[in-house]
Amino acid sequence: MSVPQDSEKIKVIIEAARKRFDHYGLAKTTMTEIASDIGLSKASLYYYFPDKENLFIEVIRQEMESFFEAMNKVTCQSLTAAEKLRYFVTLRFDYFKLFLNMGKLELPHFDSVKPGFKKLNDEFIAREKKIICNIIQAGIKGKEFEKIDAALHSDLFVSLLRGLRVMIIKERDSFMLTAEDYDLIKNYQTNFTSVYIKGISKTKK
Amino acid sequence: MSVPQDSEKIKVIIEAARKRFDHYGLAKTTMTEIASDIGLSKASLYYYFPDKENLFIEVIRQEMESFFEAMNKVTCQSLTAAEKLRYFVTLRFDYFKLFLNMGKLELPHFDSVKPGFKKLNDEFIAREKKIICNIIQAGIKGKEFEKIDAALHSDLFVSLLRGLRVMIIKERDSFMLTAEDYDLIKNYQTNFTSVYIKGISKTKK
DNA sequence: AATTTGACTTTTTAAGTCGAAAAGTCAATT
DNA sequence: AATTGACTTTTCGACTTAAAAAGTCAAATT
Repeated sequence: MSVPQDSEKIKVIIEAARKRFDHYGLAKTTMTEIASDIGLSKASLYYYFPDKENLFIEVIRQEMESFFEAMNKVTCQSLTAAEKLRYFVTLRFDYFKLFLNMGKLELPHFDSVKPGFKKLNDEFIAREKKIICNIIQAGIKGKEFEKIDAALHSDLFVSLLRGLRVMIIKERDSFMLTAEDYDLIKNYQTNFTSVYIKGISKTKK
Repeated sequence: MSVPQDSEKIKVIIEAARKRFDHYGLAKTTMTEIASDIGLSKASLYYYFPDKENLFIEVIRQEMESFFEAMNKVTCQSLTAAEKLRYFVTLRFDYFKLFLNMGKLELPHFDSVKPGFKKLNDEFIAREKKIICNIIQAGIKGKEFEKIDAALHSDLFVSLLRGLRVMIIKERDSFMLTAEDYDLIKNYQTNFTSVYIKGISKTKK
């Protein structure tokens, strides 16, 4: 039948796929490999997923959901807007380090190949912006930030954050990041966030 | 002889090459076309330039020099550090709009092909950072900015500025920018600069 | 009925070939 | 010194091909 019931098996497949995609990337992972990792035949995979692209998308989507779930918990807490912004950046960094596939979408021209990936990436960006926008709006309301255009600044903030990462990756000619690279990105992102927060904060007195 | 004297002719060649490269790009411009544009044979071009790559590099180098010359004039003027930063961003924007070849280096994976281009781009970035670093240092000395790490913040500022442009270009699927795109980039860059300046400025009282 | 699979077809891609066009060279000429 | 026609070499897109991977499905298994 076209609608499989065994949701437990789906989780197993996604987890196996995630490991392969993490390690070898989309192109260098075959459906046969994923299948045999969990003692299934390739044909069985196609019983649960329409194609390889959708399996990959599902892997990323789960990584995304996991991130936004953690982020939403934070937004509910009673923190200052500045603290929430900082938390967002730190959490985002940690998740990108952990979930490599999610980060791949960010690379230039990766998402332009398949429309499904672009859509997913756009969705991710939109959700990021929404969260940032809410934090900024709360910051304005709470007299913490200046009366700025929250929509514009959330766009700007997210674009800067993403661009910063891309620029640093571009500087390394290799596409694989070392521990030092991660430290550098973290350091830059943290400094950037501090400057940005101060830049939109109300000046005392 | 291996060292041509006619520096006037070299200028003519570079100008002809610049027009072709501006309009058609590196790949779609042939040496024969450049030569015939100025009534020369292709072989003559090779009398003045060792190869196509070096001619292209020379075109960009001239655009670069033109930009840094204009920029240096500004740094000598008696302006606040904040004004100089703003001026830098505006001038940079104008030059990138005018000198398209210079901007091409910035595109991801353009410089990775030929080592000569990467070298040129790295040099450009280094000079940008030097200028920004000097401005920030002056700003600190003049009690205008906080006592921040000038080297770190010049790296950060330039990376953010470059990343922002790349991110906006990435959003458009086409690689050719419209007038609206330019306005958007300008708007974002201006807002970013304002936030950054405020973010590193001394808080009153 | 839900799930699985071997055997199948179709699509993708890497590798190799080929020819035209462009890059690049050089001896002879002005 | 500067220029060029005639030349060789290199590059690159188009095409071919074969292997591998994607994707399908009727039949078998649970």
